[in-house]
Amino acid sequence: MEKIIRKPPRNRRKMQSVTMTDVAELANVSPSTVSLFLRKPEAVSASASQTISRAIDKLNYVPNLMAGGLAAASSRAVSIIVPSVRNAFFAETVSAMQTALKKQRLQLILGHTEYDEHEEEELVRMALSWAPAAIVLTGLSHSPATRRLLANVAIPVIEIWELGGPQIDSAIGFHHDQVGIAAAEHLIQQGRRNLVFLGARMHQDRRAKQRCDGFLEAARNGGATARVVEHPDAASAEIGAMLLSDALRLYPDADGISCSNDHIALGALFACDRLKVAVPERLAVVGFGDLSFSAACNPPLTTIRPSGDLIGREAARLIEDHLNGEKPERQLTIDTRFTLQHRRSS
Amino acid sequence: MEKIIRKPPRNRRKMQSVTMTDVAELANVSPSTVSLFLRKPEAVSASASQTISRAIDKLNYVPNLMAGGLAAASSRAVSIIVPSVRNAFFAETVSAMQTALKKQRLQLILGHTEYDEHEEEELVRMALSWAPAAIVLTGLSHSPATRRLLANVAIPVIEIWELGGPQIDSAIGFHHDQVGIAAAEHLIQQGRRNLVFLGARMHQDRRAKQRCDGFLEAARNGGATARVVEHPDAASAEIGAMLLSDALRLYPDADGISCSNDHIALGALFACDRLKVAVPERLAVVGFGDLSFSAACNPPLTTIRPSGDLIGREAARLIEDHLNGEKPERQLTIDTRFTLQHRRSS
DNA sequence: GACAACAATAATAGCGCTACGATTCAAATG
DNA sequence: CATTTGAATCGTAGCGCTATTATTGTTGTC
Repeated sequence: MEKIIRKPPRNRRKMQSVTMTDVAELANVSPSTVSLFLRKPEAVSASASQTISRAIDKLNYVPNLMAGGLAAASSRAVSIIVPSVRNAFFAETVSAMQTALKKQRLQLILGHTEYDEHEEEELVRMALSWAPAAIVLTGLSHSPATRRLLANVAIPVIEIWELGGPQIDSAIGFHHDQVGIAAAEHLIQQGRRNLVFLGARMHQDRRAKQRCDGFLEAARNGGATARVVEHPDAASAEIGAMLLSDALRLYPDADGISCSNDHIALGALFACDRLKVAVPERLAVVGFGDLSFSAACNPPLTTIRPSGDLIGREAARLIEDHLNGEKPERQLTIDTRFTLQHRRSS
Repeated sequence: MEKIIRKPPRNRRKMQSVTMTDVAELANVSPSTVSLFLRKPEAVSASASQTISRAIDKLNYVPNLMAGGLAAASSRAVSIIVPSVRNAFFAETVSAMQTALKKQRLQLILGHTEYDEHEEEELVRMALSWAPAAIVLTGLSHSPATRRLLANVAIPVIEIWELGGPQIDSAIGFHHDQVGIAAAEHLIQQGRRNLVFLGARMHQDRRAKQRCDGFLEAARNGGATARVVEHPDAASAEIGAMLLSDALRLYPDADGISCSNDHIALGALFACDRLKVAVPERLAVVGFGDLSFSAACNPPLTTIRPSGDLIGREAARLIEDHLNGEKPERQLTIDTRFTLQHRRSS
């Protein structure tokens, strides 16, 4: 009952050597003013601004975003979860988003699922523990637990690179079945009637599957035959070459090939070269992605170009708008479309 | 003076609906125990563990990492700054790091500089404001301000993808000049004497420049002639094709080509195909990177394979060790080496 | 010249969590 | 049986910042 004896203060590890208080002292203002200056410079008088600014420079002050985020109940982080950054498509989107978000002083927290829904769920949980300003997921397919986690968050949830299914909140992307349809229609228009789709990892890559399905249906609707040759591993030129050989062996009358992406298409072109199959005379080849090499191939590859960077920019814009309080309707859907690049391979 | 009238409490926006205290209440323990359970489960009794675990599940509790980080004076974030994630090399490292760090429940905060030192400086500043557990930079070349920012931080600073210069703290990578040397020696060994290096963006990409310089020196030391043909833009197959045509026009006697990376080499191979230049008979081609298509080319590309994923894994291991208190000597240097993949293009 | 209106600044009370020391309680020891 | 030990748990005091209200000073108005 008489523990009035003040124990010596514990020594807690300090995180920072120089805090906002230090800046305030040097600038002869209150910490509040420094905080205000940092958040809304226009609300602070010119003279105060100058002294504070000088003090910050002199002390080399770096604000602690965790303290700030904790106090403000939201952070300057945006979480983005993609299947893999090794994939050029997602790398492009991540890169574009990063560039756009940089202007808002928002940081990207990256996670990759490797096409595993359970992994995604864990990543979403980790992401939420940062109280991010927004969370970006790839695709519309998520585990029930993931949906539950995201059902009632107050921040924008943006699903990218896929449209055409039930969305959690906003979605930015395009319809992959339409990509398949566009490829099929193009080949038919080029006079091809025996079409084959070369696919990789379609049991995991839902979007590749959608492109394939759209292709098959459109081909058949257009009066062409349509077959699929696939491989369980991830897309690569090597697998593309294998698939093309298989396709020509199984369907010697094939005259039009659509590939689940440009890596496959590149391998197919190499295989055609080796097998002395004339492209496009004997076989037309269409890819997807318009990757860096696609225009430089022999022959240059006809391909469908998605707008990976536009997806990233639009996502960033949505987040920015939300941050500025312009709360747009939820369940927003933005179709970024795609374009067919007609080159010599078809 | 008589402001003893307590004003009604302000209503601050709460960040979370369910906090650690809620979990503690439901589990009938103190918040401290919940915290302990989350950080060191083995220090909590089995029965308590179970009730807490159940309460967490029931409430769908997500810890607030910002509060945790603030209190613990360090966060579960690792900041990685690369020139670009669009670049397959860095994407590979980022991906490998992410996979390794995931096991430690560490999150990657990504930044890209687009080869701009000033941008890097800003990114480092932003990174530091997250009080990350470690910070990873690309290369050894940084602005003085960046060095100053990082000079006295208590966390590991890891520079990746380059060795051979003054390092801030630890460095993981390889010597790019040795890559150039290996390419030159290989071509000479194959009987080539008139060598050309095809380079892109070498005014910005220091490491490409180092490879080029190593190549030139080794070639000349080996009694070969060595020339450079370069382009200011970023590497791509298209530019590779242009550079090859230029090289053959300028140096018709060239019999060995080394490319600053496999994109360039791919374009070079395409150009050779179009120009009916026999590879390797008339012209040997060596790349750098061993990208996904390199083994599938016509002919398969001889290339030097850096270990991008090993760099990422080693960086993660360093960070992990530091987190576990095993403070290794600073200024650690890890040479991850590279390997020459001899294929048919040389 | 009294008062309102406004701009600029300051004081205060947390945000949710962790580190640290303190406390409790059971088992082990002399 | 008093004491020691150790494991398990708890209480407290911030971490560095922001949102909100409160306070000050400075104009403008009738």
